Amino acid sequence: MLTITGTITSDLTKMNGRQKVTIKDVARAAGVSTQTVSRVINNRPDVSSETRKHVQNIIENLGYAPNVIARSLSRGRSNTLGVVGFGLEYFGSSEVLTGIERKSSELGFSLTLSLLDKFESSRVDQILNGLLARQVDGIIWAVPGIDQLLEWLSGKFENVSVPAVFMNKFQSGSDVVVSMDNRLGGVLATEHLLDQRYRRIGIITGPSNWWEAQQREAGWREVMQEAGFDDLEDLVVEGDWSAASGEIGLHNLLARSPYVEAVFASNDQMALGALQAARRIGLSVPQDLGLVGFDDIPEAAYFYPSLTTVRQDLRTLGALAVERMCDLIQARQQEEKSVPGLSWVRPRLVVRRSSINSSG
Amino acid sequence: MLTITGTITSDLTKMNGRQKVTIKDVARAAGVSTQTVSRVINNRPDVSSETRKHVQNIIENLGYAPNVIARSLSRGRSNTLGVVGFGLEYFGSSEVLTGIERKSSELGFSLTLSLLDKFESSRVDQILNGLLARQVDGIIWAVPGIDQLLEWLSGKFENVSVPAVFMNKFQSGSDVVVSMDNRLGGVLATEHLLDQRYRRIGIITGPSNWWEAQQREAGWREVMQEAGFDDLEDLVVEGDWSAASGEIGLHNLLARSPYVEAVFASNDQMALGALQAARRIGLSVPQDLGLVGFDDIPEAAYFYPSLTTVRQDLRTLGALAVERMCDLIQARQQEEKSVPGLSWVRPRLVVRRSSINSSG
DNA sequence: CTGTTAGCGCATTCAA
DNA sequence: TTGAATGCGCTAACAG
Repeated sequence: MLTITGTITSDLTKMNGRQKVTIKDVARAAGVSTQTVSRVINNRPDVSSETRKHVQNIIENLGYAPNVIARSLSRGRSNTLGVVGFGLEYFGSSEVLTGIERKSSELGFSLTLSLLDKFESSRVDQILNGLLARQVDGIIWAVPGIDQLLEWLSGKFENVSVPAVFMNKFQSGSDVVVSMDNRLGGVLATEHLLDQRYRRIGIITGPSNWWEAQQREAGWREVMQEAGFDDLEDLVVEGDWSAASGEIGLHNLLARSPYVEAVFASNDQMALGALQAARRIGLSVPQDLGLVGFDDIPEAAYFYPSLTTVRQDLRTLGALAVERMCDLIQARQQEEKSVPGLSWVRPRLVVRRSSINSSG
Repeated sequence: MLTITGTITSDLTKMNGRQKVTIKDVARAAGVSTQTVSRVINNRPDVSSETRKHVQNIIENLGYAPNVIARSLSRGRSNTLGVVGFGLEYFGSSEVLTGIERKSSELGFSLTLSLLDKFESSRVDQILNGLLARQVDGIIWAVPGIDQLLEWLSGKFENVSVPAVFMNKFQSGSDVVVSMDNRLGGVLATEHLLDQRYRRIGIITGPSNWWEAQQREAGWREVMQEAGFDDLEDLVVEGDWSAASGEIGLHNLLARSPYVEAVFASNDQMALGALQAARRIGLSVPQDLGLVGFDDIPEAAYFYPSLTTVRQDLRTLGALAVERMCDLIQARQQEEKSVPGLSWVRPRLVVRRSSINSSG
């Protein structure tokens, strides 16, 4: 063993620190073929345990690590997932990405991250082509479902030769989609407000071209109609997810429907803006106005009053996307295994003070 | 040309949709050597414009795209940067990552993202080895400067054969570090409060083992000492960045120093918690208590009252890290070009209502 | 200007 | 159980 160590040291010295140790170096040092080394690093059974141990020692001493690039080339599989994200400044996007990374790492996949900053068709092409050129094994589309984008989207993926998992959009064709059940969230929020004996419940929606906003609004509509409210149009105002728009939103809502008793804001930032507006006007929450948000950002519990909101477990959603992706990749290898087209994750209501109607 | 199109179609048909078009296919279809194709796709000058156009046509028609994996292998350069991130749920981390992605994409680098979820030495090894195995051209360490981590860190990077850029830690040895000037931020916040004629200014710091927290506190100390405050210890409480800890923090601070006139909270969430606590106690901000935060999260302008805070342009910081990385990579190729060891980005104060002392 | 030869580091045939 | 030959897709170095 000591002689081997000697050999190693000199080998290392030759490396000059620049070149990396390759399978050949290991083979030479171990006095076996590269093939045998390959078998050892891939944990193949057909190596004598003696040889295996010997090679493993050499590997350790030389500090050898397989070159994943080379392996990818010869195996035709990169073990890398492409992730297209958007707007990490939104709490939700970050959470999804965190969930994706955790699960990928757990499953042995690397992540190549691209961020879509503007909704330009050419930028989408650029990103997709870049990912494909890098031979990713699959693409997770973790971008909000914006109408404008969705129009092109199926077309964009027609030429994509690897499996794709989409997040948060309606499912069409043979798409594999993983979504938070935003509609259910809207239902939960609205039912809760009704339970609290708020009657005329308005909504500050997100941008109307966002699928997420549409779904949350749909949930609200469903419950309101069931509760016997016919003309809902004066109860709807549109925001842009920002606190500023929530502030304006509440003003507009009150201007149109002075007797609004509660508001479902489609995200927590808009709820915050609405809170601000209510305070300025002299309406106190929850006494004069009930308020429910969506997302449960960390600050929500510290708004004044603390905000009742719909919590989405976006990390789980991200993890689920990776799992579906694995299913797809395996399905493509073996010709079996069918993958569900649509998977939902259910949000849940977190009740705090902003919606507690003590007169109820 | 029509005949060529014919050839192409049949070629495509043979592909069965699974196999990708390679440089060989293009060469064959164009009737040239693979080398010539290689020259065209790499925009080398030594190709006749006639041949070039012809080949480009074939490429377009076949829908050929170079295999980046193969290119990386033969070039010995992957054009990929490894990014180690942490806690994307923090607004700051997401911003940094966004900045890194934008600049990388602009400069033609791909990003391989790894998230450090727990401070385990073995996990760091795992991430670093994974990145190296994938032949990244450099590693950007975008993890907060936590004492516990920093102890190992230099050791971890000893065996890393590619350049590294660190973010937000003190610089040591030959490290290349890119940092937000957190100390300056602390100075700006504290000076502003003094300007507003608040005297006894307390601080709710972040966790004491975070470099960022230490620096912000150092800035505060510096200004306070200059202003003639000697015994500062009763003016310091430690939080954990959460709003909850800010709430507790203010209580503790007031218990120890009842005459505190203003508070510098080391981030906006803790400022929010402090705001909440003040309200509960019956202290109104800014009349009874001045308050300044740090970060300028989007919600800060919508706190009640709106929050004066120190804005960090973290996207610029991320972009700067990528630029330094490029410098390093180039410096390694050509033996010239020295890279600055330490680059600072300066934060700036955003004045809102929480710190306006009308009695001042 | 263009083609030939060789090799990047590894894994998948096959033989032995 | 092990090794030799071959190829993954591309590029570098040379030759013509």
